Amino acid sequence: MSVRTRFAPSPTGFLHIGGVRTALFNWLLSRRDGGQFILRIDDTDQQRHVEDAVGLILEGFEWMGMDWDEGPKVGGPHAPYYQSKRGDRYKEAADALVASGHVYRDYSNEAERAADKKEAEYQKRAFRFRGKVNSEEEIAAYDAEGRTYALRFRVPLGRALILQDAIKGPVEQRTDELGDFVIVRPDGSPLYNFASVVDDADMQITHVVRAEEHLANTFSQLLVFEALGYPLPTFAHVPYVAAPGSKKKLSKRDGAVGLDEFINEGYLPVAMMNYLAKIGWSYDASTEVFSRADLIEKFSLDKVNSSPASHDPDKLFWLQGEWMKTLTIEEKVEKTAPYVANMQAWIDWNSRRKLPDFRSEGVLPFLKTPSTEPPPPQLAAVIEALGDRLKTFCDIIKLGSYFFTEDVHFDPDAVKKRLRKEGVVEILTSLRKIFVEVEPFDVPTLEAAVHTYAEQTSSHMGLVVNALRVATTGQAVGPGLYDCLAILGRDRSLKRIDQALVMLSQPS
RNA sequence: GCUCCCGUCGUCUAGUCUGGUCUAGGACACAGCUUUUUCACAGCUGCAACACGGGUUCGAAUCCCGUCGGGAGUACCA
Repeated sequence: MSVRTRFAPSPTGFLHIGGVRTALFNWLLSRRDGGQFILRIDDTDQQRHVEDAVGLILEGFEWMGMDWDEGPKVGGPHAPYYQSKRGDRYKEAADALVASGHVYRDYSNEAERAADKKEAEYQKRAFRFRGKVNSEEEIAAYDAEGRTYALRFRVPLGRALILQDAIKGPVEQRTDELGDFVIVRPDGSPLYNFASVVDDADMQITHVVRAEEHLANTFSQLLVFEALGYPLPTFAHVPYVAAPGSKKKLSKRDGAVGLDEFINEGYLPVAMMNYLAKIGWSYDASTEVFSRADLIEKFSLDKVNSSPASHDPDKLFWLQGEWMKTLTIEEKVEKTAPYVANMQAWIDWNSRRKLPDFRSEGVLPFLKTPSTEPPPPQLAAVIEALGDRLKTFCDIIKLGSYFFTEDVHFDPDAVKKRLRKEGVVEILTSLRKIFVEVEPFDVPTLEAAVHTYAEQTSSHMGLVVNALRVATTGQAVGPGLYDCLAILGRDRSLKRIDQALVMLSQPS
C-alpha cells in the first residue's frame, strides 16, 4: 500500500509557519514514496466564514508548492474532506461502538462532573472519569426527565498501551491513567479524538504526522482504532516550534509567524521550504541548502529531532539570500515588478503589521494577480546594480525606492555623516558643473570624470564618493556610485545635487 | 498534583541506539581582519556547548539512577 499522509488544519484564517512545517513533513513523506497527500479541513459546524479561511490556507499551500491529491478544490474518493460534512460517518461509527459495548451513555451534567473533579482534587488524586453503570430503570427515568447524554468510551483498565512513535520512539501509557472520554456530545457532534480516528481510517491514512501536543491524545485514539477494528497507522509526533531564542512555543507575539507575512515580504518558496525542513530535521552534519527535489529525496522521519527547535529568522534570511543568488535578472525583475508598481500599498501594509493589533490579511492583492503592465525600464539595471544586496523582493523598496521617485528623501544620519563636512559644498558644486557636460552619462565616463576631478583637486576619494552618494540617493549605503548615477540619469542626478546643496545652505 | 515527552555552542544541528576515531564537527548570528568609494558578496580568524549530581567501566556526550529545568495532556477544545 502506498504512503498516504494528511494535514488537517482548523480554518482559523491564518497559517502558522509551525503548522506549515508539519504539513511539509507530511507532504515530503508522501512525495518521497510516490504516495498521496490529503488535505482535510477540521472545521466544526459552528465556524463562520470557513470558505474564506480555507482559501487562505490553500493559498499558502499553493505558494509553497505543496500540492494535495485529495481535499478541497480537487475532491477525491473519500469526499467530503470537511469534518463538518462527515456527520453521517461519525454517526455510523458511534452506533457501531454502542452496539459493541465500547461506549456508553453518560447522563451526567456539568455540575456533577465539577463536583467529582473537586473531590478528586481535595483527595489529591488524579481525576479520571469512570462511568457509572446505569440500570434500565435509571436510563428510563433520565430519558423521561428529558436529560441528555453524551457518548463516552469505556476505557479498559489494567492494560499497558505501547505507541511506536516514528519520532519519539516507544511510548508507554497505562490505561488506568486515561479517563473515559467523550466521543459524541449530546447534540450529536463528534469530538476530535473520535472524529479524527474515523477520518484517518476512512481515508486510509498510513502515516499520521502531527504536532507533539497530540501525543497524549494518541492513546485514547489507539483505543478507538482498536474498538472499531481499524488498522493502525504509523504515528509520528513532531516537536513544537519555539520562539526565537527561547523554549516557549512560538506565538503571534514573537514577530512574523504567519506564512502570508513571509510571502508579502517577498521570500522565495524554495527558501521557505528549505528553512522549514531544517528546523528539527537534518540530513547530515554539514548540508544546509536543500532544493525541493533534494528534500523529497532525502527526507525521512527518523532524522526528525525529538526535541523542540526554535524559529530562527536569521537563518531563514540567510537561506533566502542563498536561494536569491540562483535567480536570473529576468526572474528578479518579474518578482520585484509588483512591489515597484505598488510601493505605497506595500509600505502601508508594512507599517500596519507593526501595530500591536495586526491581524493576518493574507497575501497582498497585487502579489496574487500578475500585472499586465510592463515593468519600469530601469528595473533590470537597478537589480543588476543591487546584486546580492537584494535579499527579499521587498528589498527593491527598502533598498532602491529612490531609483523610482523623482525627488530624494535624505536620511538624516547619512547627511550628518557624509554631507555636513568641510569641503563638501565645493565638491558638489564643482561636480555638478562637470556632470552637466560629461558625455555620455554612463558608468565609465562618470567614473573617469570623478577620478580626474579628485586627482586635480587632491580630494580624498572617499569624501567625494560618499558625498555624491548621499546627495543623489539620500542613503549612506547602496550599489556602486556610478551605477546609481547612470541609472538616475543626468537630469535627476543634477536635480538631486541641487536639492542637497539647498539643504546644506541651511543650518542643520 | 498525576501521566507522558524533552534537555550538546546565543540559535539550528552532527555525534547518543552499536561507550574509545570527540582536546565535541558544521551552519546561522556575533567580533576582528582581507578586499572595497559605502553597504552587500567572497575569503580568513576568533568567540562559544555535552543541564546538574551520583553510579557502571581501563574509558561516558554516549549506558543506569536521581535532581533540576522546559513542554504537553489531565475538556462535552483541536
